Amino acid sequence: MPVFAALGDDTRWSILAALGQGDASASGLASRLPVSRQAIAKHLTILEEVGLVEPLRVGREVRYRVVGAQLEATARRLDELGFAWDRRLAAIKGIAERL
Amino acid sequence: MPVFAALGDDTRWSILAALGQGDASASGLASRLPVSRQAIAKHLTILEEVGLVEPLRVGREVRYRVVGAQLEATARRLDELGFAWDRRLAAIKGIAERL
DNA sequence: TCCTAATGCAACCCGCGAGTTGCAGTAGCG
DNA sequence: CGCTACTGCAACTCGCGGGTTGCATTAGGA
Repeated sequence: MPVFAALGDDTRWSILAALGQGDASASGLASRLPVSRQAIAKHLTILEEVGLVEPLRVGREVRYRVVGAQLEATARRLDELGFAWDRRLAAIKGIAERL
Repeated sequence: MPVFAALGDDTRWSILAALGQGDASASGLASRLPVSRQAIAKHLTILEEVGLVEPLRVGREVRYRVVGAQLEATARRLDELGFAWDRRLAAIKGIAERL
């Protein structure tokens, strides 16, 4: 699940939060965050690979935008998984009580 | 978000999947997975710290159980976040179109 | 068209996390 | 009550990921 690995880093959350207040380029983000532009560029590549962010060229810069749909899709998968586990646990508990 | 860091590792997913088929101890998991017992113990500690798993002593062994509720809670937070981002993007787009 | 500012690429450092081995301790089962 | 098996702790290796610096390149704006 590479999307969780992507969400596991604090710096990437900072980037996502910054992008949540409006699209921005790597350079723009670097001026607001305490890391270099290249580090941010790497993070943006990772975020793009898992679909959490998408690039769009504006003039001579590359702006990035958060893709909320990807977060929702991930949330849905997590929820189903948790639900399935709960059902299974309930089933096991039921079987145990029946013995 | 330490819970995402916890979910970012493949081995931990293997452990969660194995636990999904019934509670098990570190030793029991080690016999099924291609890693040592100590490695699994470390992973179980991490999973326990973020509330994805809970220990319960059974005889002389410590069995672990998946906590589905934690997954659902995480899913809910993710979903709200994605939703908020979508709303914000829609608002920004609306403002831009109005100019 | 020129010059600036933005991106892209490459090499490098470093710390942390995943994994291993070894050993000590301890709690139950028989 | 003794032995076995399971857990806990410690030390160590190693590869990867996050971060940096430096340079080349290129695309626009004035």
